[in-house]
Amino acid sequence: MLDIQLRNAISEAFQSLFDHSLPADDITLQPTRKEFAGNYTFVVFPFLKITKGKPEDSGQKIGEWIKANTEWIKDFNVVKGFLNFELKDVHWVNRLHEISQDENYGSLPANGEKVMVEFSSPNTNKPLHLGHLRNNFLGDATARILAANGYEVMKVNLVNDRGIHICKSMLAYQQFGNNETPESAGLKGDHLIGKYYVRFDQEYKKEINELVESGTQPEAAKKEAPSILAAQAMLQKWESGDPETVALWEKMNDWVYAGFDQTYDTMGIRFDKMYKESDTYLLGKDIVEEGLGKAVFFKKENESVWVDLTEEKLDEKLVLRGDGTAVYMTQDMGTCEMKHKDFPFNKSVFVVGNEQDYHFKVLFAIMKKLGRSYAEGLYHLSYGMVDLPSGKMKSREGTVVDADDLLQEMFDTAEKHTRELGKIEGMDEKEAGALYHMLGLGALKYFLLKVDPKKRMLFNPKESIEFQGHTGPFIQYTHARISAILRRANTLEVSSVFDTNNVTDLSVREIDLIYKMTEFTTALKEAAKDYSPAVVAQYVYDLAKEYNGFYQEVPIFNEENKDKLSFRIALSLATARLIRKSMYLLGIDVPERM
RNA sequence: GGUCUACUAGCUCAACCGGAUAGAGCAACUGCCUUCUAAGCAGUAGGUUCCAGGUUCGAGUCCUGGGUGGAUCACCA
Repeated sequence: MLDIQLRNAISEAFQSLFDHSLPADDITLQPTRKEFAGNYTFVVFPFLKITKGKPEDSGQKIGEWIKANTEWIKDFNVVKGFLNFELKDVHWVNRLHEISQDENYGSLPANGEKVMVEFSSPNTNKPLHLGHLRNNFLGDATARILAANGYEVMKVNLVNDRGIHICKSMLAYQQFGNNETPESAGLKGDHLIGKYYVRFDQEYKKEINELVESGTQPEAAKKEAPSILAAQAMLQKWESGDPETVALWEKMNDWVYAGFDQTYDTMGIRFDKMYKESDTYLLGKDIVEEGLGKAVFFKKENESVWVDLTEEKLDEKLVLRGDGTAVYMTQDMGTCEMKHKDFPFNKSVFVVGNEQDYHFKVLFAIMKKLGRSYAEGLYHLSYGMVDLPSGKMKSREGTVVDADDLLQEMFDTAEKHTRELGKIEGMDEKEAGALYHMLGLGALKYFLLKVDPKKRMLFNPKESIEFQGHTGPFIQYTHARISAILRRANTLEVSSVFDTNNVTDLSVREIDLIYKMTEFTTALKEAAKDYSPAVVAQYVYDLAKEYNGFYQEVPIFNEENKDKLSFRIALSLATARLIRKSMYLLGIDVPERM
């Protein structure tokens, strides 16, 4: 890497000029701002105590030393305390040569560490919605980014398939279902179940209203309504293994899973392992015992078990009910332990919305107190909610954006745009269909991934469907464009191998483009460190934009530039490859033509 | 009320753990399709980075106080 060479040179300059040992690792370089000449900038302000001089003089001295003692500085300049280095063309040419010749450029070697990424985690009582999409795309992209950083990655999905909410849809189906099936209803399984979940809520509300009208207090009515009592009874039956209840539960679950599978398939998302809460909800009780033994937990009068986290400013938290049944925290402690047994990870990432920040703080603090070796590696990838222009999504008010509907809308819009632009001539129906899918999904994924995961974001349907500007399709388009050039180069038998000695006089555009390419690895590492696909999204957009500028500058197949032809083809080839790699990290496919 | 979190152009978002004149996209306006794909390119306009103090060579970024929005504080999951 060039910047490492430069950092080493600065380190040597400090040794030689100021007799001071400054490790290259402590030196940071930044891209030179466009208004100034240069590629890399070294800020000298922090080192004035060492140089014992004015910022300008110190910069000048360092610059002169490096120019004199290395071969690859074309020039340097000092503005205030900013030392800007301009590198000779030949070094950019060499960089491109490396990048374009190395198929695996930017890949990082295996680091021997294992990381588990848990995401999606749907409820089996309703279809996936917009919030799940952000979760799924984020989890999938994060897993890809970690894998590209050398981790062995395991993607898991913990399905919430039991509990009172599941019984609600079961009950409504029993009462009003008339043996309806997904086939007979013409609905995906998850949507069919969702329908009955809504149905339950309608009945329940009706009953509450009737009770209130007949003089019951609203709070009491909520607890006394026949529907909710029936649902609670059903949950007990389920927990005691009543065959009829379990059979219904299994039948309805099969429908839901079939529906989910279809949606995951459409999104291009797969898991290495599925965990079901019905298998894990009893776990964690031995950990409670262990915690009591270690005096990490304590009992209150009514036998309920608590953990005191006031030192961590997290207050006291219940870990087991007085009647000995498990709560969410009990379960999660158990699941944590089981996951680690299944796959002895160094890191475990939980992709869960930020409304559960407190829960995970507590969970991680407990695991630390219990002395779990893996506790340090637990990470809550806490993402912000997705808001709609109309406000928050509320299932009761019908303002939920359904995942399947949204995906279909994206595909339809992609088709409409593509047809309007007349881009499908020469494509058969299958190819065109695949393209609509690629573009629609790419637009949606990019839209949701380009925002910092931690931040709450606004989902404006109109903008998400946009195919121009800072969007997935813009990047896909750039790739298709480059592909066209590479096809032409192929027919003209122009090689992408060039003589590094014969290429000179690079344009600013060309240097900027190569510079951008060298930042791929940096972006990849940073994305893994921050668990933020948004870093990659921003990177690939910048790269594509830079290429488009270069593309516009001068025709690549131009007689006057014949000596540069191979160089330019190599530039295109390398850009296309890096776009493909980056988009792969986001889980977005990229077309050869569009 | 306690805790956490956000606030940047009309709108949606950036700003590489403190660096130069805060950047993109959308929307608005001006140019560019007879040359490799115009889903593109070039340009104009748009800012008291919520407010007030502080820290220092230097603050959107760090500290203190305040304002506004959101989340969370269940023997729910």
